[in-house]
Amino acid sequence: MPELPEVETVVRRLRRPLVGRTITAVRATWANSVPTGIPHLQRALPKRKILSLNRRGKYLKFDLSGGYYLFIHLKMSGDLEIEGQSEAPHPHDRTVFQLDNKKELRFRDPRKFGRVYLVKDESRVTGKLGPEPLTIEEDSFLNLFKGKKGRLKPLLLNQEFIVGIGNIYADESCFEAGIHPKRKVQTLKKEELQRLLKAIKQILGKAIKFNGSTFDFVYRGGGFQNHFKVYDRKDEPCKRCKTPIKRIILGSRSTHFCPKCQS
DNA sequence: CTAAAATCCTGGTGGC
DNA sequence: TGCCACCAGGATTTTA
Repeated sequence: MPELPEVETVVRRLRRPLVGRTITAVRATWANSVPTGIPHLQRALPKRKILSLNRRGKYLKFDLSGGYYLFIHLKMSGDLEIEGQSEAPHPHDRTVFQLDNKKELRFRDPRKFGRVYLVKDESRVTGKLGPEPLTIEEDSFLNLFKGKKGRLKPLLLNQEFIVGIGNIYADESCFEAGIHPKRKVQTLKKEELQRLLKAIKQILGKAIKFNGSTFDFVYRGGGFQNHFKVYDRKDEPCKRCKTPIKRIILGSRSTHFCPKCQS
């Protein structure tokens, strides 16, 4: 469930302790977690220095010495922890990066959806991704919708259209903009799209301030879940008008909205 | 072309 | 209390 704000929170937490460190060894226990191959990781990663750590969409991007990039996608249940090499390993540790300071970066992922990629050509991982919602200009955002069809929410979830927005923040953004998630995008007026971009930036920004949302048993984020206005609030009163929040399935995703405030 | 469904996964939940 | 079917969901792949 980690979306843009949660990944951003993880990146900010890890940047200081990781940048400048050198990877000394790699352990990995689940082959599907590493599409570019565990042996490749173990061969190519040792002695590489972490030059920088950033976020691209929902990916963590490690810039390494020697022209390599390490990408990690947390998907549903992934999390990253820095712990001492002597600390007991966790049963859900899938890939562990040993560091040159007696510590290690542990990629913990109960549901095994998360992925680790080691590449020299970063476009192999991020080549098809859409623009970043926090920095996109209004004109570019409006242009994204030219010639697009379908319902609004599935488009917002499409990472080739725009990155970083997942099920929670799509619902919250639609509510904040007062737009029904089922609206056909061709019918959206310029003024509505302007409102939508403002809503997206506001919601994502606020979620980052709260260090993201804490989800179920796995992901330890921040406190934004206490500020949800529609997500996971089926039948509860709308914070704006008291009308019960509705839950439908849209694009095979649970979708929450206020039938009165959103049209 | 679009859209929906299946796929990968496991801990939590609700029903009995 | 115990068992079990079912659900959640990001992104990709398959089917309609």
